[in-house]
Amino acid sequence: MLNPKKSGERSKIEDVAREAGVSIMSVSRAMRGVEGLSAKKRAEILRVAKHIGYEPSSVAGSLAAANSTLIGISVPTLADDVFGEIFDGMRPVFNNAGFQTVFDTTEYQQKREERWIDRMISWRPAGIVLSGVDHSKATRRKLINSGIPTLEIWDYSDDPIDLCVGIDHYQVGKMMAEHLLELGYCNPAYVGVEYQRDQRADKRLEGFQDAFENAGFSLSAIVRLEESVSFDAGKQGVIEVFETAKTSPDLVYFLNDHMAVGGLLECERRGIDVPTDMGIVGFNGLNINSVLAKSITTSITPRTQMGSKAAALLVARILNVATENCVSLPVELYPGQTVRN
Amino acid sequence: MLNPKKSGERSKIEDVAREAGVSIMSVSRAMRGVEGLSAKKRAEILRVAKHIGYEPSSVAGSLAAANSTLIGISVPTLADDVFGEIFDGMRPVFNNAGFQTVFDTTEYQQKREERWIDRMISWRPAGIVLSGVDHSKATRRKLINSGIPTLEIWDYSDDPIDLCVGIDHYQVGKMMAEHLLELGYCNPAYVGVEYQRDQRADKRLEGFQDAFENAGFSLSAIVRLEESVSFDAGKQGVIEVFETAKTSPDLVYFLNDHMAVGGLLECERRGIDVPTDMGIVGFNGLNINSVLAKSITTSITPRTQMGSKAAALLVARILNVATENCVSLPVELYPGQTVRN
DNA sequence: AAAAAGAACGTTAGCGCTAACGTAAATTGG
DNA sequence: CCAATTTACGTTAGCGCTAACGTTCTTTTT
Repeated sequence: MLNPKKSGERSKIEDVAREAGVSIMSVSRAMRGVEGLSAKKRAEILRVAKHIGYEPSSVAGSLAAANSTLIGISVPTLADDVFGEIFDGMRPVFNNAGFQTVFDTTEYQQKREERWIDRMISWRPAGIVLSGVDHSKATRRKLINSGIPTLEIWDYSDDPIDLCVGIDHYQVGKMMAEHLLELGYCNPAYVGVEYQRDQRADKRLEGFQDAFENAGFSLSAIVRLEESVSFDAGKQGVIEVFETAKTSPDLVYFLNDHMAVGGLLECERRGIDVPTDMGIVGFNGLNINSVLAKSITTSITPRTQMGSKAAALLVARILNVATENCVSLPVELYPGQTVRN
Repeated sequence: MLNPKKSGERSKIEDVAREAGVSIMSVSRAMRGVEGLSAKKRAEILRVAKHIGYEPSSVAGSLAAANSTLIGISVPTLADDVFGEIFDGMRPVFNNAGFQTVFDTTEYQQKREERWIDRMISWRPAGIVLSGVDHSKATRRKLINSGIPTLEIWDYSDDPIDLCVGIDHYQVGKMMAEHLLELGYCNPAYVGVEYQRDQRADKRLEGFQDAFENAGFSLSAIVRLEESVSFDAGKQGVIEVFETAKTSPDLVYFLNDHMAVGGLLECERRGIDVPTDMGIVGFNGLNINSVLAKSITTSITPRTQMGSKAAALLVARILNVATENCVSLPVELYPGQTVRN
């Protein structure tokens, strides 16, 4: 490629205009593909632009046009498959609409999320995606004030900041509990993480607990682990359940499938028969279920679908197309083979 | 919060200056925390800025200062844990240095990566992170020409675009093969994905194959699946191995641990004893190994460490601190329990 | 054929900020 | 105590682009 500028200097719209013998406005129109230009001139300009290696500056463009193609996305973690799959659902929708994604993880820390939102707002993005619906008053106000379309995902609320696509975690926990009650379980334990670390998990536990209490039962143990939410945490959870449970539980409800798999394998290692001696229940409906000797009883969350639905809603909102504000997606109860029936 | 502007209008530096009775330059200095301002005035300006809800525009700032705090990151997928963990390693380093990450997945498609790079360059980011070291001539030239510090990660090359932190996948495959040869294996099969879809996997297979061929053996089957790289793909792979292998293999080398787990469980389901009748070998050293009854024989990749090391290198490069250009990280061979010994 | 309408361009004035260079006030030193 | 610095600001001129409005030239209408 011919590099007409000294190395380091990037060519700009003016260089293309001079080279092509047109005004910079014509180059601008050609590069953006907007109307007001003859096909012949447009082709010639694009040829020249390519020839001298011109790439328009999105920074200057955004400033001048007071818009941007950035979408900010904040998720707690990429350590489980959940947000990766939601992202996979969103990506093609945003891409086809010409948006780019600015991304960060908050590690379940509200302070981090708030700092991220401040920095994000300073880029005047076209939209913002947050995980969960539990945000501080200050955060809500800041986002509403900014005028930036905002989408809350994964959890569900009737009163979102702006848009919301998610599932009702309380109901998920409650439905699972009711299913288990019908099967005759009456002494469940729970294994999760610290309170308020994963607020969706807290809501599932709440629904789960309410259903059992309505039936006159209470949890024999609630184990809250400190760090991980992965396979070995499930193993650790089972160990702690046996140490702390007041009475021997007939079932363990895990925060997610990863932990449930760890718990299941630990039970088997200990010679505890699942589901005869102990039921195992997870959450998410991960891919691993299709290869396990005994598939985990779980709630299958529509992660990819949630991502694409959510992205479509946000894009519509950005383009000022009227849509619904809140979408609660159905969750499928998967009976599995780790509870008796 | 008092909103002095009509809703929708965002306050700007000028508003703060007027309100605080100072020049816009003083506000600029106060907001950025640079020198040339008395402590008293600085505090007063920040108070006023907060009071009227002013947030500086990064877009305008970037344009004026000809710099940016964006780091573009491109990964093939978030569907396995690998890139999530690498990202977890990079995040705190970039964050502490004041950078934000613009993120996208390429789904292993070069076209997508090239389009992403074009769009990314138009934001004049402070740095760019790519996965793998196999990029087209045009891409390399474009990035070199842009002058943007570029980091290639996960794979290793002596001749990177700019910086490179990764592992030598050919050596990983070769070392594993040599380990297995020592243990007496002589008729391995391989299960992976289509050629050139995952170029790192191709290199591992190449090293693996070379080692076995050097010892006078050849692979009894190479199964290339079409889509997934997850648990059920491993199961599917084992099924195809038994259908297509010329001679019954004594071992299956999988593209990664996910597939190896799927393969292991499928073997057990079929009553094939691992490792007596069949060896199972994976790649990555995932968390699941700590809960499996038989831990998978694998190569443990330093994913988090790779992320932090890589990010540190890129930040140093952006700040014009001299560093090494290429880092090849060691990979630990994990003996596991799914090969005989 | 003249007037009206439209298409194809060009010109002007910023978008909201910061680098660079001013100028005035405060500090220093001999 | 006054010149020589240093510190604390303010002023000016853009960064690279686009919205909005001109101007010219072509097409359509009556």
